[in-house]
Parts: sequence; structure tokens; C-alpha cells
Amino acid sequence: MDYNFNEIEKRWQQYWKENKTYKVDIDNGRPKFYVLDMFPYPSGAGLHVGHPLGYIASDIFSRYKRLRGFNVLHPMGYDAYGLPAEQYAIQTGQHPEITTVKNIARYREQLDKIGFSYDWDREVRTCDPAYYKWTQWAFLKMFGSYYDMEQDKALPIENLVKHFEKCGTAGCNAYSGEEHDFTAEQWNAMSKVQKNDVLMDYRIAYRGKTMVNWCAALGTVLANDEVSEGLSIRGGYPVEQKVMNQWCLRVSAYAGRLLRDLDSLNWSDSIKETQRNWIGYSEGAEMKFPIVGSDEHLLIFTTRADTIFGVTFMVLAPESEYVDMVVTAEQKQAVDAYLAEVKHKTERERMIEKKVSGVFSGSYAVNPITGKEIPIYISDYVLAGYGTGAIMAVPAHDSRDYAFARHFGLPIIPLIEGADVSEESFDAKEGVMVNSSNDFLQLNGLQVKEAIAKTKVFIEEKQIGRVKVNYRLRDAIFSRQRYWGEPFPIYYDEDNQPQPLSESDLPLQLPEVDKFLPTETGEPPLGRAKNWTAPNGRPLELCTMPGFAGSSAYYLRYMDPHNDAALVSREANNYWRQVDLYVGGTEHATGHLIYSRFWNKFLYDLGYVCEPEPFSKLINQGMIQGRSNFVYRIKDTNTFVSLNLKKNYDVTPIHVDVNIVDNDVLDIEKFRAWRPEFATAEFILEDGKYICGWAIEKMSKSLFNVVNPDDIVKEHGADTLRLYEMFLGPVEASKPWDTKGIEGVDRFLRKLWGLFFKGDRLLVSDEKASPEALKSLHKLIKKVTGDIETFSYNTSVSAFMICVNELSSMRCTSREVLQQLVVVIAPFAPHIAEELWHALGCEGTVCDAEWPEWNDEYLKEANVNYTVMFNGRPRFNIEVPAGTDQAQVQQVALSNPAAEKWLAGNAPKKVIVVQNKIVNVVV
RNA sequence: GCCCGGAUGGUGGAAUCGGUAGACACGAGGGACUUAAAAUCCCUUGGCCAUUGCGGCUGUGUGGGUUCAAGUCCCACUCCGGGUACCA
Repeated sequence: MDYNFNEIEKRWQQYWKENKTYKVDIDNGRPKFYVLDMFPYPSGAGLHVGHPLGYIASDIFSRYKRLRGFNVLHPMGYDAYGLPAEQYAIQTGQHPEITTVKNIARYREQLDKIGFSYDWDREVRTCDPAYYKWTQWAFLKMFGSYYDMEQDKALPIENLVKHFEKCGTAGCNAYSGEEHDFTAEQWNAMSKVQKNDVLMDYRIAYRGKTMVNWCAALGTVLANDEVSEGLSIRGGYPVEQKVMNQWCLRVSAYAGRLLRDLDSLNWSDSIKETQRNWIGYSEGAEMKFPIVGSDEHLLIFTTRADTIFGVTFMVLAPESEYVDMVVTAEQKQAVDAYLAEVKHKTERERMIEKKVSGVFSGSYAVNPITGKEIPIYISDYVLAGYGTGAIMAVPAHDSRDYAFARHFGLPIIPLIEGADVSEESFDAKEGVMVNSSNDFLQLNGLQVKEAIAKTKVFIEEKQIGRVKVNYRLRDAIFSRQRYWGEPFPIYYDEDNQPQPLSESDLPLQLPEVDKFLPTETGEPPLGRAKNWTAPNGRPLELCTMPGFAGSSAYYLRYMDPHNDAALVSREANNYWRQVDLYVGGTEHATGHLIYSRFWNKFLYDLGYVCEPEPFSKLINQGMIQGRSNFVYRIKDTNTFVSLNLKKNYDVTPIHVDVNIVDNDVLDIEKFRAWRPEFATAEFILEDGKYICGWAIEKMSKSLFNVVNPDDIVKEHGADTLRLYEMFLGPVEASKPWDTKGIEGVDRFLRKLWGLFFKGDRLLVSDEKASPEALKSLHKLIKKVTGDIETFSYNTSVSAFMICVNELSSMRCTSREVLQQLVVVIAPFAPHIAEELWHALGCEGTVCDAEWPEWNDEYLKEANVNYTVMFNGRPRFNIEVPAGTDQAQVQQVALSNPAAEKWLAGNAPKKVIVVQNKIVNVVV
């Protein structure tokens, strides 16, 4: 009986399915372990060989943990809402749901072939009403909550209302977008609409005018993490800044906790660092600069309070609310022209130009420490969204202020001893202060850091300002002017005020529309839906939620996926708690992984979940790159020249489908059939073969380097695919896929099979295992057990190969050895393991076996070999009984006849004995 | 610019605490079996020199350093990948 992987794999997959082998339930008698993959967006292209890398790694870990006696939760589902299905719908008219369901079926089919141990009874889809009911529910909770900074947690908004009714804003420590200051009487006198407006500034989910990333081509706003370098991540369309009334999540309220709690997570340093940068902690001071001829003042934020004596002008962001306040009649025209110019630029254009631009407002401000009057400018190098949208400019010590001052001929006052500011600014936070003392404040002679501290104390004492921490992290923009997403459980009342639906009205189902485009009046697609009204007849919100809404709490839903009374029951949450191992790509570092943490913390604050963090350990699998092949066409001909002959010709490289190339040799017939224009192609061969060139690139359809896992499974089997993906290199590294190397794994599995079977005959016997066989096996168990916890699966696969080679050359037929071998291999190659387990006549499935422990007794050597080196060069070997002490080893080494030659009559200066391995003699 | 990673044969990659660099696999070359091919098995395979045998030198991006001993630690640099960017 040969190793017939197709038959074996099909049979066992069927068996697992029928017997629900991987179904899990709460079991208080066993420790739990939760292993999660980032669920995929089911794209139309299907899976390529790179996608399952992380899934295979996590599957190995799950199966291992199960063998270790853990009750393992290992679910899978689909992130089913998203732009591509909707873009496709716009182009073809096909409903995104149909496309999505079709793509999911295809994904499932592909996943099933690889033999994962998912509990498919727990599958979730974000577009399923039974699922998004809980996305909407969480949104309602956020709408009904505010952030209390004293308790450092979210609380019901009713608490805040009660406080306002009793005390107004006095003693109120709630996080808000706008500062409010009113008494209880004032609050109680407010109209319903006014009260709503005030509360909106406190709600965790709020609707407000904010600067958004508007993508005209996609017809929607985007969150910051959906934009890179001024272009949309999806599609690469230009994005502009625009003030719009949008739903947002007050993620910024959680900035401090999101930053602090990173320390408790077992994530890679690089991804934690990325999140730290994205959150962007910066400690500084807010200072008031009075406006000349006005009672008002400018509030600015600075990290360089020490440079107050060098402030020679002020700059406002074009969108700043201060602009109207300070523009004088004479300057109005110039300012308006500038604002118009800035408005029309996309963010990308601003970034590319990087040209100094700005305009004088006509007003002056007073430096609160020097009393000097300084001009106020408006320029787009100041961002409205950070700090207060206004800055004090210190050209001598800030490169942006420097460029601006040079351009507008403004004075530059150096404040640090020895700083040369004739060519560029001196930005470093080091040196001794000069030009920085007057009757009020004396900083001269201090180090920069001392000066910052002293100034902060001074401004707080004099009430010129206060110490302030700023975060770069912005609130998440939560509206999308799109169809294919979760509808908001929000309607608009008679005063056009947004109001929450009641929980009993959830899920609010996505309505049907005739087209997936905005309405003629420019409203989002939901504007086309008939009877899109709340049960009370009022109109519903027309925007839908963004992609990250559905993916923010899906790991909780897997714990209790069919519960229609709660997102997750207390019982299920208390048992499964949090994800113990999360596997996915780094591309989610500043998106999903921030939003999920935020969402979880919010639910934690309200007492719905028991852990403050969702993912305790995170592994980022690397990308699998494609290995592209090229043919070389001689210019203006249809003749192709083989790789090593191309230097003699003027050639154009052309990507060729890697599936018609074997080991860089082109299949000429398939090439001619590939494309009509190549049907008549001629070739200049070397050694009768056409050799293609190659390059490592992104795996992509357009580069013809996509390898489909289905093809690999069909030709080599799922176990081979699994082992080979792991063998390629460390899970976390990016590495190129090259199908040719798969032969090695193929051979390994056949050798493994050959240990058990010769033809139809089972070779296994009940003979006692030889010490060599036991040593080989236990070396393997020790190695793999260590590797699994550190995800070094590539070296585990090597260890399997070595062990099987050894056992096979010693013709080991011992049942006890082979049975343990099967268990150790089972997480990696579950199908063949099941088959062999069965062949050995073992009970049940190998999934429920017990992971073997290694025994150091078997690994012990009777004698130990030392390499004797002289001055670092290996010269001869000695053998001593194990456990010989170092002094004796030295003795043996130096009394060896060969030592004389290398000592050459000299006494050794020093002798070092290391780790049962080396004796180094320094002469 | 700033912050993280990384650089080892023709290729993917091994190398716990500093301890014989190149495990394992692919590819390549040679051989056995075969009418032949496939499959399988055996040998060689970092480079240079020597080869009848032993062997010798060199070698982990570059240049220094610490050490009996450096891919591994320290300093300086080059290149590559990723993140982020008028964040005051």
C-alpha cells in the first residue's frame, strides 16, 4: 500500500466532520486555551499560498495544546463587510451579499482542504444580522456612555446628566471634545436641543463636526488608518481634508490606558512600538497668549516651554476657530484667498509640495513672559487636529518655524549657547540656555531640561498656562457613506436630533436598495431604501459603519456565538476570558488592533467582559512573497532568448506564469498556448532548454506568480503543504514561496510512511525499542516540545526529517517508538498521523492522544567527546566518561600524546574546558 | 527626518548562555540500479590552494574594538525591509 495522501486526507477530513472532532464546549474540569486567527475578508481572488501560513501555525499550536490536555477554542469566521464587494456591486449590479456568500463558500472549500481543527459550529459572519445585532448593541452602549477621567473608565451618560442637574460642570471630571462651563441653573434652563448638543461632546460614540479624510472616488470618509500618504489604502485614491458632521468613537479618551496597558501584553516589541508611536504621547504645556486689543487669548501647546523667550510669531491652523477672531478688515481678503487655496489642496498635494505658505492675520499677540507683541500668522503647516491648532513659533529651535521665518523675514533669536542658527535651526533638546532671563523668569545658564521644568512650574504659578499631556491618537471616524456595512441604530427626531433605537429593535437590518450608489441629492446609498424609518416613523441614519466595527469584538462572539440574549454570556466569558494566542499580520497594528483593544476596554468598563485586554499574546506571521519568472523577448521580434544568453541581445523582460515554469525551465508548448501573441514565439535555447530569470516580488495576479494552495494539495497533499509552509522559515519572517523545494517534504512523508508499511505489510512489532531508537525519538520530543512554544516550526520539521531518517536506517519497528512519533507529528501533519495511529490499532483519534514527555535518561551519553583546541584551532579529540570533572578533562587532554606536538615544549598559559565540548589550550 | 527590524553558500534557512559556522531542505555535479525514463539509493557541494594520503588558508554586509574564543557583545558606517511623518 503506497502512501495515497488524496484518499487518506479525504477520508479523515470526512471523519472529523462527521464526528465533530473539533467541537468544543465549556468544560470546567479542564484548563482552557483560546487560539485565534485574524478572520479573513473573503475576497473574490480566493486564497493564495501565503494566506494559510498563519492559520497553519495556529492550527499546529491548537492541536499541540489539545494534546497537552487543554480545552482549546479555535474558531474561524469571515469579516464579510467591506469595500471590494460593494465596488463590484456598483460595477455589475450584483448584490454584495451574493458576491460575499459565494466568496465565503470558496474560502471554506479551500480552508477545508488543508485540514484545520476549527470548530465550525462557532463560525461568525459580520454581515449576519444575528451577529451585527451585537455590533449595533455596542454602539448604543457607547452612545449612552461618557468617560470619567477620575475613575478612568466609561460610565452611563445618565450619571453625567444627574451631575449637571445638581452641580453643572463644577467638579465634573468628564472627558469631552469641547470644554464646557455652566452651572446647574444654566443646565436646567437649556432646551432639549441645547442639552443634546452638550452631551454629544461627552458621549463615547458621538456625532460631531470633525476634520475627516474625504475620499471622493470612493464617495466616503475614511479613518486615519485607512489612509496612507494621502491615498486610500483600498484603491489608492486621493484623500482630502474636509470638515463634516460624522459619527465618531472617542478613542482618544482611552489613549492613556491603551498606551499603559501595552506593557502587560506579550506582543512583539515592534508592534508595541508601532502602537506607541500611533498613540503618540507627548508631555508639554498649554499657554495663553493674550490678543492685542481684545479680551480673548490664543491657547497654544508646546513641548518646549523653555523657548518662550525666542517666540517671534504665532501660527494658527487654517481651520482653527481662532482665525475668525484675529483676522483684521485689511487682511480679510488675503486671508480668505489663502484659506480657499488651502482648502482645495488634498492632503497628498500638501505633502508633496511642502512649500512654505501662509498669510498674516493682521493681529498681534502678547508674549505673556516678555510682554512683547508678536504677529499672528495662518499657515497649513500647523494642524487643526493636534493640540489646540495654534502654536508659538520659535524659529531658532524648530525647523518648521525656521523655514517659515526665513520665508517671511521674521526675526530668529537663538536661545542655546553656541547654537548656530544662520543656516538652520537647532532642534536638539540639549545645551545651556542664553537670552532667556528677565525680571519675571530666569532661565539663563540652565540645561534645556531644567529650563522646561522651571518654566512649567512658573506658568502654573502665574496662571499663564498649565502642564498638559497630548496624544496623537484621534477619535475614530465611524460613518461611511456606503451601503455594505452595519446600519446605525439611530433615528432623527422632530428637532433633527439623533436618538438611539431601543435595544429591543435590534438588529436593525440592512435594507434593500435599487442601486448601490449615492442618491441624486448626494445622500448615501441608504437614502434609496424604501421606508427606511424607525418603528416610530422617524427617518433612520443613512450612513453605515466602517469595516472595523464588525471586527472589533468578534473574538468575544466566538465564545458564545448563538446567544441571542447577549454578546457573550457571563459564563462563557468567565471561562474563555481572552484570546491566549492571536495570529495575524502586522498591517492591523494601527487599525483593528487598536480598535479591538478600545472596544474591549469599553465593554470591560461597563462590566460586560472580564479582561481589560482582548489578546494576551500576539504572533505576526510574515508575508509570503511570490517568486516571479521572466522570459526575455528580443526587441521588436517574437523571439525569446534564454537567461544566460540574453546579454548578447537587446531584450525586454516579460512576466511569465510561474505555473508553466518548472525549476526555472520554461514549458515551451504551454507558453505558446498561454497567450495568443506567443503562439508563434521562437526561442533561442541553452542546452536545449529555455531558462527563465526570476525575482522576488509581492504575490499578485498581475505578476503571474500566484500559487494556489488547492493545486499544491492536489499534487502533494495537505500534510505536505502544511509541513512545507512551516519548513520555509520562521513564521514571523517574510519569505519567498518557491514550489520546487516541496519535494523534500514530499520525500519525508513517504519515508515516514515507509517506517510503517512495506507494501501492504505493517512493519510494526512489539519488540523492545533499542537505546538508539529511544534516543532518536526523545531527542525529537525534546526539540519539538521546545520549538512549539517559540513558534520555531521550521526547525521542528527538520528534526522530524532527521529522526525519521535515523529510525529508518536503524530499521526501527518498535510500537512504543512509532506510536509516540505519530503523536509528535500529529499537530503538523494530522491526516497521515490519524492514518498511522489507526494502523497501529490505537484507540480513538490521534487528536485525543497524550503528548509524550521526553526522558533525559535516554539522551545521556556514556562517554563525552571533547575537541581539544590549541589557540582556538581544533587539533584532536578525546573521549572521557560522562561526568568527569573539568580538572580531569584537562589532565586527559594535556597527557594525550598528540598534545606534545602542539605544546612544542611550552607550558600552557591557560586551559579552558567548556560545556562537554571543547578544551581550549592557550600556548 | 524619526522609530523599529534585518544582512550567513547558487536558493530557503540552522547555529540555547559568546564555544568546531553553514543543521535540515532545495538546486547543482558525479555514481549505482534500469533497454530507457521516472522513482529510489550512494557520494560531492562556502571560497581558494593541495589532493597519492594527511592537510593548509580564508570565510557570517564594511571598518575598528573587547575576549583564550565573536554570526552572536561594544563603537562607527553601508545597504535592505517595515512603521510613521509638518504632532509643535
